[in-house]
Amino acid sequence: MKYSVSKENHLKAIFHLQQEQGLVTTNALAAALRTRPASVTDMLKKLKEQKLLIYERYKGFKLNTEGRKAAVQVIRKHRLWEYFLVKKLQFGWDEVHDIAEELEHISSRALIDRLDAFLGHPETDPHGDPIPDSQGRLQVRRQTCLADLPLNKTVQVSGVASQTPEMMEVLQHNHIRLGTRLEIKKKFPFDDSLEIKVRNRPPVTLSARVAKNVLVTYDESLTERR
Amino acid sequence: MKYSVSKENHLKAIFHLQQEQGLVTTNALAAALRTRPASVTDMLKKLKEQKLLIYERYKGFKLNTEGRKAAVQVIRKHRLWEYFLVKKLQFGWDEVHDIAEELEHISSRALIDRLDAFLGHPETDPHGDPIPDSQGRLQVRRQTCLADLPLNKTVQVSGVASQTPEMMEVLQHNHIRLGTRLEIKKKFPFDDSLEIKVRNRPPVTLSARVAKNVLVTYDESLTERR
DNA sequence: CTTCAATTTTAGATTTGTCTAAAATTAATT
DNA sequence: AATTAATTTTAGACAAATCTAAAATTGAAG
Repeated sequence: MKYSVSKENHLKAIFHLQQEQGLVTTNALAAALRTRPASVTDMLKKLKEQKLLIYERYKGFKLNTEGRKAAVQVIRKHRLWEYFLVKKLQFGWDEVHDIAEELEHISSRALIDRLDAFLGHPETDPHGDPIPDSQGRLQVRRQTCLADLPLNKTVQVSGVASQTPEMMEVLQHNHIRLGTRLEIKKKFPFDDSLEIKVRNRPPVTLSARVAKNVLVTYDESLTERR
Repeated sequence: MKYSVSKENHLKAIFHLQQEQGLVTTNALAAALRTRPASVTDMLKKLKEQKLLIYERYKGFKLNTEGRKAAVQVIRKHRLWEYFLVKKLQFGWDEVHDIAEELEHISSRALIDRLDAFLGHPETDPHGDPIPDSQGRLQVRRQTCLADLPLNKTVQVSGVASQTPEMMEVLQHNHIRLGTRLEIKKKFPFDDSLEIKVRNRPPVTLSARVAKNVLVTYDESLTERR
């Protein structure tokens, strides 16, 4: 099944929103897509017609199985293209989002499967977000922000929530990149800042603001792999 | 300047048509784009408004400098993507057109320049058509069809005009591929068929129909390069 | 349990790209 | 040169995706 660019964007945004909240609201989706609530309502009607979501007037909405499948395919494409842009075309971590936003709507299934193979079936995109496999299975990983973590637990940086250039600057400066392993050595309740330790580096302090935006994974594979 | 997908398709098609004929006609463009003459007229008005072509009612039209620039950029993208698909993703020569047709509308300039570098600044696409450089310069090559060639002139296969699967089958079978060097050994006026010779192979006969569709280059670089 | 504010939906308009059917223009033929 | 045929353009309609402004619904607070 092929959907318009706008529909794919709606599906993707709904998918992301319903990860956090269960039901998604019209206003929230309008904000995420930088469009108007009225436009969202229009689109919801069409998506409901096409049986891609569960929606009751005034109540909120969420994707059904079909809609989730479609959304995950778009996300798969987005993340594979991001990986390609960074690993093959040498783009910076922070430059690729807008381009991938366009590439994710290229429809060919054969293209994306071959791209996946060409890239060596990567598991996560350059921001550390998991890439759904060709069956649409999306790996679930225990992901929290650095701020919510106990002391002395080794974790791996897997993403950055709000990627402003200013934010990226801080991370760059402290040698924190995707995949960096680190642990929290001390918490300062005064301002909720943290002292963290990266292997082979002196400890550094991060503000609560920064810690909230750094996402980390701490699943078992960490002790196993690499 | 950024143009809609439909506008880019019109510009590209006009460019190709005006290579052959000087002025392009409404019907010809409608046929090339598989749309209706009335729709073409509508679009021509918009493209004229935007100062991309020279157009007088009922008379015909062609691109001006600005329009040509825009068209060449689309062609550059199309051919670079085709090269990528064949050389990196292992697609067949004949499978890539439709996918490139979508990819050519991705807008990022940085993307296409990096892709070009990643591919090693290729000079021709997998069909043998020259790829415009980043300045939009399009290499002019003396290209004719096999049918119009004198005897005993060594030429290089550079493209296929009408790429039907049936046509490709004939070429495959006779070991004629892009870059293949060959010469005409004999012409049969009875049916305009040709006997040709590829190095290290027995001579084969091609019908006039096939010969008309095989494009070859015969510039000096042939004796020089490789 | 009303009333008011926020949210959501409807109604109606706009833009872009397309279409069909009819009219205008050009070209071709007798 | 006049009539017919082909080409091209206009006129008017439609679908998709958006918007604004107004109406409907919900839910929160007195």
